[in-house]
Amino acid sequence: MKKRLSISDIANNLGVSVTTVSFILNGKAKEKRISEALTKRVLDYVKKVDYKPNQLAKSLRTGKSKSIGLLVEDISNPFFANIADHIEKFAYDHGYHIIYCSMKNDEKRAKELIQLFYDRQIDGFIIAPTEGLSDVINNLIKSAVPVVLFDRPLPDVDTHTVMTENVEGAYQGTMYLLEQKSAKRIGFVTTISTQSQMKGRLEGYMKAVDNVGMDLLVKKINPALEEEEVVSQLHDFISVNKLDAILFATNYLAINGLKAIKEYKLNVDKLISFDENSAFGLVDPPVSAISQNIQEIAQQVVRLLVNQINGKLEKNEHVVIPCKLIAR
Amino acid sequence: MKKRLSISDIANNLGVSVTTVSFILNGKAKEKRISEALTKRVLDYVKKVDYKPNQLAKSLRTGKSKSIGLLVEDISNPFFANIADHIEKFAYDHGYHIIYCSMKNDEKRAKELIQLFYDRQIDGFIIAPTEGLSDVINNLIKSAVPVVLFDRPLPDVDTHTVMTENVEGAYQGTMYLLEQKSAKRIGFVTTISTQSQMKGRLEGYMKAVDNVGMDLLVKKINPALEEEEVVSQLHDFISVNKLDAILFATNYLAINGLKAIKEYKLNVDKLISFDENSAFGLVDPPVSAISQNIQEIAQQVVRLLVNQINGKLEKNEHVVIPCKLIAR
DNA sequence: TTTGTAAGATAAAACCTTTTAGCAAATATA
DNA sequence: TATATTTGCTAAAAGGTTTTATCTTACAAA
Repeated sequence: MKKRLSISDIANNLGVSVTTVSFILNGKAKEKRISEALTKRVLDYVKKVDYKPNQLAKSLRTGKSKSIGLLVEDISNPFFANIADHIEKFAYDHGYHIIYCSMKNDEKRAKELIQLFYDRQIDGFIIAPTEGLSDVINNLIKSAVPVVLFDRPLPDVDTHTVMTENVEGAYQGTMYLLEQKSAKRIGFVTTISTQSQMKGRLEGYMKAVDNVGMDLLVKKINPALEEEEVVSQLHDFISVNKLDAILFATNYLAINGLKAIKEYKLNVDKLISFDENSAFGLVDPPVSAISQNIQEIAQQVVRLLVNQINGKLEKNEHVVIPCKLIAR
Repeated sequence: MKKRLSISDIANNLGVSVTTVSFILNGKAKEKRISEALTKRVLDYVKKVDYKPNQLAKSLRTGKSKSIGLLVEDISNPFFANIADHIEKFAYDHGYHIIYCSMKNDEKRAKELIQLFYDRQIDGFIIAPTEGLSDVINNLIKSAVPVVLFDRPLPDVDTHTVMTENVEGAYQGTMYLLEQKSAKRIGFVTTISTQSQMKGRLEGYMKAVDNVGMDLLVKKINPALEEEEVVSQLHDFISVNKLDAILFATNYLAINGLKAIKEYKLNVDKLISFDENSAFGLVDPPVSAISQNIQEIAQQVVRLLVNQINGKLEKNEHVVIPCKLIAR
C-alpha cells in the first residue's frame, strides 16, 4: 500500500503544530481556544487533501475502537443473518461498527475468535453462545469487557441477556396445533442440545400437551449427523408415532422434516416451526411459524451493550421479547 | 476494561529488555542469538501470565493487520452467506481474519464501509461490487490496496476477478428446460440491474432459445419493489405469456416466482434457478438449480488476494469457474 | 599484547494518534 | 505601572509494538 498522509504531514504543510490539528479535527477547537481563522484553514486543507486519521493509532491511544464483535453459531442461518443485519444498523446509529463471525459449533475456533477480537480492542461483545464457552466469556467479564448474550443464556455466566419468550411461544404454537380438530398426536422435534432456549421450547410444548392430557411425543436430533440420517430419523419418528401435527424447535429442523415428509410421502396435517424460512409459505402442507421479533431483539441487544460501554448500566438486565404466531 | 499486560511489563518482571522479549515472541530468538536458556525463561513466563500482544500496536508498527475486508450485497442471501463461510475458512488457513459487511444496495453506506476498513489498515478487500462503486474501488487500487472482485466485475475497474461461467450456466439451464418435451414457452426472469453476471445469464438464455427458434420471453424485475408487487408482476408475466418453463436469474427471484405460482395456482411444468435454496427440493414443481461452485470460488478468491498481498502476482488474473446443473 | 569476531543482549527510534501541561503575547485589572 | 488573566497555540509524553543500530563481554587469532 502507498504511504498515507499522517497528522504531522498536515501540521507541517500548514506550519502549525500536530496538537492544533488534532484538537480541531476532534471538534475541540472552541474549547481549546483555537482561532476561527486557523480552524477553518486546517479544516479546508484536510478536506482538500482528503486526510483520514489512522484509526489504529487512534484506538491505540484512546483504548476505544468503536467496534463491536458479534459472534453467532452460523451466519448462514436466516435467523442469525437477519438479526446481524439489524444489529449492524442499530449499532451504526450509535457510531459503532460490527465485525461478525460464525463459530460453526467449533469450540476451539470460537475461543480463538473471542481472543482475536479482544486483542483488537473491541469495545464489547454480542454473543449467541454455544455450550462450552462459559469460561472464556467469564474471562471477558472478569476483565470488565462489556458482554451481552442473546438467543440463549449460559447457566453459569452472569451478564446482560436478551431472550425470546421461548416457553410461551412454544406453548402458543402447540395450542395452535391443538385447536385444529384433526390434531390428536402432536410431535415435538428438537435437538439433543441442552441450550436453554431449546429447553424452554420443550417446556412450552409439554405444558400445552399436558393441558389436554395428550401423549408427549418428542424427538431429539443430533445436528452433527448427516442430513440424510436426520431425514431418515425424522421419517421414523413421524411414521412410527403416526403424528398428525408437529412443532419444530428451529427452522433448520423444519426444513429436514419437510424433506422427510416429501421424500416418504408422509401425511401430516399441520406443521409449525420456531423462526421463519422463505420455504414455509411455499410447501404443502405450509409451515406456520413462531416468529421471533428480530428487530426488537436487535434493538435491545445494542441498547444494552452501548449503555454498558458507556458505564450507564449498574446491574445486569434481562430482557425478554415476546414472539408472534404466523398462522398458515 | 481492565489494564492489560504489555510487553514492557513482561520485560520488567523478567529483568530483560523489551527488544529481547519481542524477538523471542516473534520467533527470531535463534536468528538474533538469544540464548536458549533465556528464550525458554521468557516463553515460560509469557505462557504463565497468558500475555497476548496488543494487535493494534503491532499493526500500527508493521502496517499489516492480517485481516481482510469482505463486502457483499446481502449476507442474508444464502449464496453470499455460504461463500462468506468458505472464504473465512480459507483465509484463516493463510493466517488471515475476515471482517465482513453487507452493503444492502446502499451506495453511501458501501463507500463509508470501504473507507472504514481502509482506515483500519485492512490488508486487502474481497468485494462483490454493486454498481456505482467503481470510483471508490479504483481509489483503493490507486493506493495500491489489494482488491479481488467476485460474482461480478465492474466494467471500468481493472483488477483480479473470480467469476462464474454465467453464460454457459444459463445456456445449459435453458437447454435442460428445452429437453423437456412439454416446454414450448420458456421464460427468463432477471432483475433490471445491469450487473454483468445478470447480462451473462440473459445472454446464455438467449443463445439457447435462439438455437431452437423459440420466442424470447424475458421479465426484468426491480428488486427495490415490495414483495407483493414483485409477486404480482411475476404472476402477470407467467399467465399472460402462458409459460410452461422458467429460468430464474437468482434464487431470490425464484422464491418470489414460487409464491406467484402457489398463490395464483398457476401451472408451470419446469423451473430452474441460478443458485440453490433449501426450499427448491421441497416445493411443487421442484426447482432445479444451476449451482455455482462456491467452494472453488472462495478458494480462488482467497488465493488471488493473498498472493497479491504478498506481491506474488504480476498481472491481473481473471478466473472463471464452471457451474453444475442440479436436476430435480 | 593487540586485534578481530562472535555471542548475547539492549537503547532508542519509529508507527500515528490524543492529551497534559505549559509557554508567550495580548489584554484586563488594580 | 505592575500584576493578573485570557488568548492562542504547542512540546512532549503516552499508548504498545517492531526493528535498527549499537554496546559489552568473551574468546580466538595474530
